[in-house]
Amino acid sequence: MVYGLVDCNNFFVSCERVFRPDLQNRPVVVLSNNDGCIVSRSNEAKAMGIPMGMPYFRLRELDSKSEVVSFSSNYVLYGDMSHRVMSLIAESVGNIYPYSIDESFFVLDDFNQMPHDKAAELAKRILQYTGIPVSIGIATTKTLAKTACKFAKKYKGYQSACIIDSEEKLKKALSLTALNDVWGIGRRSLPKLKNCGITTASDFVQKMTHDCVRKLFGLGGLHTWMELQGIDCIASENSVLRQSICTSRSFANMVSDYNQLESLVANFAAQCSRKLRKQHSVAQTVTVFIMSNRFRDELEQYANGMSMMLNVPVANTEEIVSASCKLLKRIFKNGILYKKAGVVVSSITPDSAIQTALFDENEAKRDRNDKLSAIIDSINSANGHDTICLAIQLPTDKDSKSTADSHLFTQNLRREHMSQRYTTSWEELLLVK
DNA sequence: TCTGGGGTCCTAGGACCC
DNA sequence: TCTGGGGTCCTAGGACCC
Repeated sequence: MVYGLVDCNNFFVSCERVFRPDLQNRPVVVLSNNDGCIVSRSNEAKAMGIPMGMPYFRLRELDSKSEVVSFSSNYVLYGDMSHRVMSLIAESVGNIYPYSIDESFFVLDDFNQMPHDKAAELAKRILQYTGIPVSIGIATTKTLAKTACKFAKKYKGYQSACIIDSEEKLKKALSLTALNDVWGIGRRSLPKLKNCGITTASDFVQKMTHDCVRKLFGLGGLHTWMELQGIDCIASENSVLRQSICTSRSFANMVSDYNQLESLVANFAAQCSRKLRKQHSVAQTVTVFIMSNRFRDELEQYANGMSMMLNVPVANTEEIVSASCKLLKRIFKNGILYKKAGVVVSSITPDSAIQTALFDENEAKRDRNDKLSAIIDSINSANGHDTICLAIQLPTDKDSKSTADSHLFTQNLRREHMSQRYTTSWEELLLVK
């Protein structure tokens, strides 16, 4: 068995550039929610020394002449572009395992199934059809496919595809790979390895023993160590069911009012229940967490979260919102300026196999709630997000001018550099003169 | 002034059981 | 006074990923 990986280059930035060809060869960055941090950078921005995760205000200090073009994150656009790329990969190789919004593994029987010219051709086709540049790596394990992919990205000569298919190539690749470029070795492990005099993937494999790796880095570290030697041990999970679903946001403006926080939490809960229904599953545990602004030392700090086990696993909006509000009531503390809140649903199972409780007094009510959520979903999918929602989700602030169309979920969010939703909204299509 | 959001898996330790 | 041994399950926190 052989693994391949298709990884989109600087994905969010590349999505923006498809519709703004004038931004080729210029430093471009895409920001996280709230225009908080930099989460995607063009090569030109990387070359300027702008690090991943840098707060946006630092960039503005550094780049006073605004040489860098910034975008707020446009997830609707990125999601649609991702779908296009994934479809093209699926067309040319059968078994694909999407790993994240911008990368997908695929499985081959052997190296002959996709020699270098064929892989390079796939990368070229994806670029031609979608405008997104990608890199492809192929090797005997997923970790090595990742490594190969880095080489494909780094060196033009590879024509966007690198294959590690021999002992010599493997040896060379490992000795040229720095530890921080190894998939599975993170920031915390680097100092420990450095102390042992280990700086490359090759050192890691050769100088450390099985037991030593197991002891220092646990099972995860051991898997990485083995995969680097060509021993396949990371499973190809294609489980569509998420094991936990989280909806959380930081607020552009801090919130202290209970009712305002309650409607925000209700919106996060409603979003979680929507995601649950979308993947046809139900959850039995609901968690709510709230926190103050950890970067503001002069303010009183408070962070708390609490979980609740429901009698029966559910996916309807009413029950998940109501549980979330109860939890919020228990952890809410007066006089705190809250910066972030969120709802997590977990203990997830498919909705086809609901274990009903022996003494479920609310069965009839639950049935009604399930039907109501289904109807709300169908109305909203035909008429737009949040045409109908629970009253508690609406802002309580009397001065607020917001309508159902722009309520609190997106209201307390900063998005000053948003591009158009070119591919999914008739009103925002690209205009060509 | 301004510091993201959404996941997974593993591990250690506590509670509890016989 | 002396206070076993073996197991499971749950949870919080850590580390990692994109």
